[in-house]
Amino acid sequence: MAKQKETITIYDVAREAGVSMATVSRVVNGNPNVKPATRKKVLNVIRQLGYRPNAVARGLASKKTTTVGVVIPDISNHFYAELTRGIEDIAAMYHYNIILSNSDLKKEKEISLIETLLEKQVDGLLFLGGEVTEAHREVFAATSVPIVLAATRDEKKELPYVTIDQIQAAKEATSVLIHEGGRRIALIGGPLTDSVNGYPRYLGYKGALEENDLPFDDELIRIGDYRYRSGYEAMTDLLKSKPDITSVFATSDEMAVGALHAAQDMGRKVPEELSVIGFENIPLSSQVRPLLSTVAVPMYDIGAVAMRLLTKYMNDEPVESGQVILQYRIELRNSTRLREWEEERL
Amino acid sequence: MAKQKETITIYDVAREAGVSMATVSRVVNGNPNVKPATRKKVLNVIRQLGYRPNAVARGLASKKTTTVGVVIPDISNHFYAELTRGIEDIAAMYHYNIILSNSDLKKEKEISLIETLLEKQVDGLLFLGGEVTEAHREVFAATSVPIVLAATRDEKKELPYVTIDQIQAAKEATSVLIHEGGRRIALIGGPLTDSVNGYPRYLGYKGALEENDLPFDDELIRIGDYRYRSGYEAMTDLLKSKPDITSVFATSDEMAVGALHAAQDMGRKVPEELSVIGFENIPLSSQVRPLLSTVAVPMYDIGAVAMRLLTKYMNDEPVESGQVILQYRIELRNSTRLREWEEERL
DNA sequence: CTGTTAGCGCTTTCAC
DNA sequence: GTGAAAGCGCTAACAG
Repeated sequence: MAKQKETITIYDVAREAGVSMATVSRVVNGNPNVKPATRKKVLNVIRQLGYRPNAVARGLASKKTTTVGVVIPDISNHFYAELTRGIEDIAAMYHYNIILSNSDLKKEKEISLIETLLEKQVDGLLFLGGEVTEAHREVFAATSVPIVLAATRDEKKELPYVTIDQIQAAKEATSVLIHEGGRRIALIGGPLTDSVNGYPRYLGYKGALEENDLPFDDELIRIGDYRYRSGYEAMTDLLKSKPDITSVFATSDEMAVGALHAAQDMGRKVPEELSVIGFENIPLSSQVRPLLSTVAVPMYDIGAVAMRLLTKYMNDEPVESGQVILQYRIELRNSTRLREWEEERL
Repeated sequence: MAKQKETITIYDVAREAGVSMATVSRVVNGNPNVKPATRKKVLNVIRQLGYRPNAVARGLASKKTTTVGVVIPDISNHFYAELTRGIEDIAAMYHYNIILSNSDLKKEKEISLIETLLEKQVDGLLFLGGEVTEAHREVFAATSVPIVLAATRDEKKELPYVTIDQIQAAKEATSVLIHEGGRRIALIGGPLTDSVNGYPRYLGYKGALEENDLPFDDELIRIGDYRYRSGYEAMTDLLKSKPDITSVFATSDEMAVGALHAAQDMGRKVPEELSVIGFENIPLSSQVRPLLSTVAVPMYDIGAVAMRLLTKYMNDEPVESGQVILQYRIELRNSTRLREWEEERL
């Protein structure tokens, strides 16, 4: 079987098998309306000729490409990689392929990627982790291709999404710190302008303090970029200006581990003298000492559920609710002192 | 702009603008042979009608889809995620999209994914991290679509690939351990049946011992699966049966960190009483204490270079060499005692 | 600089 | 159960 310069088409198979193109198309697509004998004959010719159906031609004729577009902030970020793995597994299960594009959370880029994906005639679109602005809304509204958001939400609830209750999760994480006795609880968060992750987690932190009648102190707050280094620096700074803090809620595991190391470098024992809790539950959190307590976000599931939801939309299947909130879990390990946690959810 | 039930085509634009389809096609594709006035007129109609070119139709007509297929072991593995990021960045730069599929290193699955990708008429194919068997060779030989391997190699050198010199890298890593005075050096490696990573790194380890006249001891070898837990367990076991080991070369950072923690849990001080060196240089290696010394593999670059190479093949550009070996770096941090390293490369 | 005309390879009625 | 024929939306000669 040499490099086939001359592509062999459905027509070649039809001729060779002495049937019509329609029949070949039927057997290729598993249509039952074909006499077994005919099917067998055609199948033989297909194998013999090494015929490979052209999905592009099929896509043009059927207006279905069995591929979905995925717009992701950054695939090298474990959180999103895990989400993507969930998406791809379910996609494969339903025989879809995914086209992946990184946006780096740049709005212009997100929009243009979506446009490109739409040009490629994807059957559906998954938009991960980004904020939905008016510009996004416009593009989404102008197409009939189904869209599902994952790890982000649509405040107006016009678009379907799959995510967790971030405010509540952050509130619980903070409560853990309070319930074990912490009274000076610092926050190492993301930018408050980040409406997807930064702001809601901040709100949760603040909410927990209020609920427990603890004073909210602006000076106990530091803003990082979710990366290790920023957590380390924030903690170093915090410990210098506010040496009396008892606990830290870092809104990403990387920042939490950075904070943990900074504390250790400054001679603080974790969790004896200082507690640290993170957010995400990436592998790192259980690959450091002490093991990091954190909010376990079901990353894989968010992706899987979002993709599953998308298949329903693509097949016009009924959908109970387009807004699905998955459960997170408070994973208590060794960077905090509390051993059990059973806050009832709202 | 409502959900466009009736898709608007190049023909509609042509009619509305009072020109031919060919002209519209020309302006859409930036063909210079169009009078500026005409171009402007067409562009206006395009905007006004909200026309979006159908890439599938274009693909069928032009026999180019500007998408490449990527077969990857596991996107949730940082090593491959980083590689993929390199691929996607370069792909975007050349206006290609990527279709991503996880194979979990299952050979059957790899082959079938490749078949699917070929059906989708990708312009090129990237095969990551897997072993190239005869079955692979057959599929590759049967198509005229260019293929580039990344983070793996083709022993027969029939296929182009981008990777590093694994044997040499493993040899150097081991040499670091020897040069700082280690004499009982253990290996926590991958399966020897893994011809892509496991075996070559084992060969490097062995080679370094030989070169330095150190005895090779089978009992100093443990096989893991590259994950943290297996490194931890291997080390625990090692320290029990061979308490006199001076150093460990773990062929993945996760295993190395696992080993490091196991050693610490058993009361060994790293690097004072025991040295550990890893392989890969994933973020984890610089987010643990002590910071892990490791072999820095240019993951992003492997992906980027492979994709760049692929664009050359896709455009029939001349290629100096299809086999490119990128440089790794020995990153000395705090889990080993040596402070400088300047082994000359072969 | 612009239009006409074939296809690209397949699906999909509609007949038979 | 099977075939004929009309597109799907676009590109690519080829004319002019």
